[in-house]
Amino acid sequence: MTIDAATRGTLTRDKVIEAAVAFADEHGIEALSMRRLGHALGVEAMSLYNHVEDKDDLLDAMVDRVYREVATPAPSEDWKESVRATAISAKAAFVAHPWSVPLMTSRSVVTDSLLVLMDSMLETLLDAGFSMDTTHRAWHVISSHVMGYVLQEVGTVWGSDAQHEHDHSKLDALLRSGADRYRHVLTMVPYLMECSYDEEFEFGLDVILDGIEARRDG
Amino acid sequence: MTIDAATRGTLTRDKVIEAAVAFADEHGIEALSMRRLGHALGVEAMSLYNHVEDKDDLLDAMVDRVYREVATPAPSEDWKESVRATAISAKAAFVAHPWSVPLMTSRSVVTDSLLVLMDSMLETLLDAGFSMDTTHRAWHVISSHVMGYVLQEVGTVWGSDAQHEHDHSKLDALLRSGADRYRHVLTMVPYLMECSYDEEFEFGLDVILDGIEARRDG
DNA sequence: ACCTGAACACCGTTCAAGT
DNA sequence: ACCTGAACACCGTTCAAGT
Repeated sequence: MTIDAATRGTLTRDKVIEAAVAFADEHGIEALSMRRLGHALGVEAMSLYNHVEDKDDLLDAMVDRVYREVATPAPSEDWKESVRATAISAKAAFVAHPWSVPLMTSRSVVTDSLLVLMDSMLETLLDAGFSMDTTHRAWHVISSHVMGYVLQEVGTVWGSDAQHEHDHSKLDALLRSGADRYRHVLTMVPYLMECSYDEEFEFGLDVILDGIEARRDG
Repeated sequence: MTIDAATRGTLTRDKVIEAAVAFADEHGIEALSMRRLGHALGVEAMSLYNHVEDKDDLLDAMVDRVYREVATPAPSEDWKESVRATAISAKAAFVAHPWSVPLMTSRSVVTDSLLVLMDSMLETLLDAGFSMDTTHRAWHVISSHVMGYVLQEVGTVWGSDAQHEHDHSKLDALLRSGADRYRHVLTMVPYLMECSYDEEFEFGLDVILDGIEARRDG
């Protein structure tokens, strides 16, 4: 413990947030308590309050950290390629921290790094000559697509995560019990199980981007 | 208390779930504890365990209740109209219970009424002659759109909910503090604030449905 | 300035006891 | 069969006390 304290040096806000992200990645967000995070840092829970206001503040900072992982593209002639790359990068960041989207959705936080990200995409669209109205629509429909897809990838039994062993067998039982009412779901199960989320995500993204382009108005 | 007990009659699973949904609608999901729900029902918290397995079971049942509010359309010639109506009905149900989507997303539950809903949409698409592959893609892209839009409508500061008073002022301060970095967000604020989510939702939905139709393959 | 220990008001849940 | 009260192992957070 004292050894930890020696090697760890002084605690900082950044170290606390970094440790919280790592902890949630490893043990899941529901396991993250102030006491356990303190323990992981070799410190009493109450020390954390010197660096974060409260748990909400910590969670907000974690979300901010994830948004910051999204790569914003260098200025480019090709708006579609820029937006596409940003969306793909965002999906990757969110999937890498599966707790992030549920966290973003259960608390309406607008953080610095979200605004930076937003600003970049809005700039791309406005510079491409889209009206403010269309730019606004595009922002909503694209972020919906990203969030929605991440949720399906990380938050459903079909999602490839092997950790859903238990839910899987419950689903199997349910499917068999009501076989007739779920006839079409049953025939689709193979497709649902071996879904390539990246591929399907990009399919939908292209549909949306093409649709926006086609509706490019004044 | 005894009067309550008299008028209430015997507790049932349905009554517990119904009360939990009402409680979450009124006080928010984070306020819902077994003790408080018991109190609302005029009963000790421990009595609830006679009707639900544990809190997870209760939450799953609440999600199931929300899915059941989604209207599945009567069989129709027009697949696009059917899917469109289902998506719009789903969004309405989820927005009516703003806690539902965060709940769906933080726990990978497949319940009876989700399967019924899924089955209806898959049937519509398959009957319209879409391949299983396209049907599968369509399911994912449409459910993403619904979930993602609900999240933006109920879970962001821009969302019209007046309850975000405090977050609003925090956002204002943030926006002003970094004015130059968020230049494009700032110019778009009027659009973000007076967003008609229903309208925009249907815009995106139509883009997606048209895109699926255009990619109708074998 | 940072960390701690004890304390407070909460949780979900178990279990033996009541009717 | 259903409900209860006391108890257990947890929470987030406050506050006075230490260095």
